[in-house]
Order: sequence, then structure tokens, then C-alpha cells
Amino acid sequence: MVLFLSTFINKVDRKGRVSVPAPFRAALAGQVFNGIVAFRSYRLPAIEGSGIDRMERLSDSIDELELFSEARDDLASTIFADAHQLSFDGEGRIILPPLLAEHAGITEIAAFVGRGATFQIWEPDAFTTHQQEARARARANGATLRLRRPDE
Amino acid sequence: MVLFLSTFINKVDRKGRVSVPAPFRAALAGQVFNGIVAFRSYRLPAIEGSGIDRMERLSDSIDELELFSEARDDLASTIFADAHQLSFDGEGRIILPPLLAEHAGITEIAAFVGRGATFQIWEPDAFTTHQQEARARARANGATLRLRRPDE
DNA sequence: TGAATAACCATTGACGCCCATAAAAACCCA
DNA sequence: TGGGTTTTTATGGGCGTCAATGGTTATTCA
Repeated sequence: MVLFLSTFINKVDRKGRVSVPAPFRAALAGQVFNGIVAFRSYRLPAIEGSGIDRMERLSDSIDELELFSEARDDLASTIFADAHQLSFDGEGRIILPPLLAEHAGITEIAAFVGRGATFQIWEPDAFTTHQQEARARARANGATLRLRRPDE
Repeated sequence: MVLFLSTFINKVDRKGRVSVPAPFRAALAGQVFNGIVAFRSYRLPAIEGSGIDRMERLSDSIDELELFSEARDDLASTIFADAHQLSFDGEGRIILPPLLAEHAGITEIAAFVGRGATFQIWEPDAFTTHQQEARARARANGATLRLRRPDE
């Protein structure tokens, strides 16, 4: 199972390239597309990342909505239109498109943040701030989660 | 699996030719018809595009509607009668028929917008506006989608 | 025979691919 | 367990290839 864990800080070189952390690359190994899929987060100044398989599943789900309906249209425009396929070079790097980098405020360094089935890319300072707020909120709300049983 | 992702802006030359983005061409590779199928969107000022195989599937779906029903007739008229087969030239370009270009308001530049199993062609500014509206609606409606599980 | 379309060629700039290096991590063996 | 060795990562740069674009010549059809 694909699982992205931990946070890694890497440099963005002058050509806009960043190394995707080796553990993330390992999690993506064996997929049809050798790279990642990335798009701007709706709510956060961050980039959402995942493997291509997640997009394929998303496409299947959307295909089940009524053809040419507004809901379908909105989802397609906001998700697929904005998604970028970023392939790995021989060293496991991707090129960060300017549009995405700007959205996240990334210039010199980028933080790869594991989120289980997906990951995010942040400007490191922005992420630190966001993480502190998230922790505070979780504590205040007493956030809990029922664990899914393996066969459920 | 065919998957159209991201948005690409290309020029339309004075002969009405546009390059179909290389990633889209790659997604279409191996189909019986070396080109795309395009028709006017009936809800939006845009051109709907896909590979020929998608049209075959659409035909099957429409075949399941009641014979001689109004809905069936409408779909057949608005889609199949309006569909254009646009073949690639040696460089992977198509010629945009004036009827389609006018409907989308395209003159100098065209935006190829990935939508998962299909794509659309827009006048870039019109698409930007539409995308912003779609985003706002999606957020407002709390548009969500239950993701299919891989084995489902 | 003329107009429209298809095939062919030429340019340039971005991107993919390759190599080199340094640091860090993993490994191994005494 | 500690020190040394090997392997993997992260990072930097150069170069060739391909994609996008524009133009010219051939070909088809009315």
C-alpha cells in the first residue's frame, strides 16, 4: 500500500528542479506513470501531490456522474484542468511549474509533507505555522477518529 | 488508461492549425483513428474533445436509450451530427474548423484543458473565468466525491 | 485550373537525459 | 560497538533531442 510519511526539506535549483524524497519515490514505484501528479490546494497555500493511480480512480468516480452535468463539469475543471503531470528525471527530481510554486510561495526550498495516501508540498515556514495551528485546533476540538477495520 | 491532465496554451496559426499537446497525443496513441474527435459543447462556449474510442462508448450509451425517443434524438443530433474528426498532421497538429472556433470564441490562441477521460478546447481568458466560477461553486456546494476504492 | 487541403521542411527554445560531486545513510566486519 | 567502507541521495551543470511554430511545396477535388 502507498503511504507517504514524515516531512522532508529539499532545495529548488535554478532550473526549478526539486528532488522528491527517496521514500516517496519508493512509495510510487511501479505505477504506470513514473512521476507525480500535482495541483493547487483549494483551501491552502500548498501543492497537493499523489501518484497517477489516484487520478485514475478520481476519473472513474467522476465518470459515474451524469454526463455534461454541472457538478461533473465543476469537478473536472477544478481538479483535472489544474493537475500537472511531473515526471522524474534520472535522479528522481521533478520540475516545479511556476504556477504551482507561486501558489505555495515556494522559491528556494520546498517541504514535502506526508499525509498518508497523498502528500503536500509547502514553503517550509508556511507549513510550520500551519502545523501549529492545526495542532491547536485538533486539541481544542478534541478531534478523534474511528479506526477502519482491515476488512471493512 | 486514457487520462487527460493539465491545461496547455497553444497558438493557432493563420491557417487555423493548432498543436495538440504532446501529452494528449501520447494518451491517444494506439487508437484506430490518428487524431481527435471534437464537437461544440451545448452548455459552454467550448469545444469538447476526445479520442474516437470515447465516441464509440458514447454511442453504446445512447443506444441504450429508447429508440426514437426525444432524448435519444437530441443527443444524436447535438453530438454525433456535430462531431468532427480532426486528424493529426505530421507534427501533431489539427485544423480547427471555423464553426467550432467561433463557438468557443477562439482566434489566436487556444487552451487545451484536461478533464480526465476527455478534454476541452477554450479561449484562454474565457476558461480562466469559467474555472474560477467552477471553483467557487464547488466550494460553495461542498462538492465532494467519494473516491472509488481500487478493488471496487 | 484555381482553391483548399495535405505533406514536407526548417528554426528555436524548452525539456529530458547524462555525467560529476559531495554528503549522508546504510552496511559490514573486526 | 565502533570504525571504516560502500551505497544511496541530494544537488549542480552541460548537451542533445523533441515539441511547438512558421513557412513552402505538392496534391486533391470541385
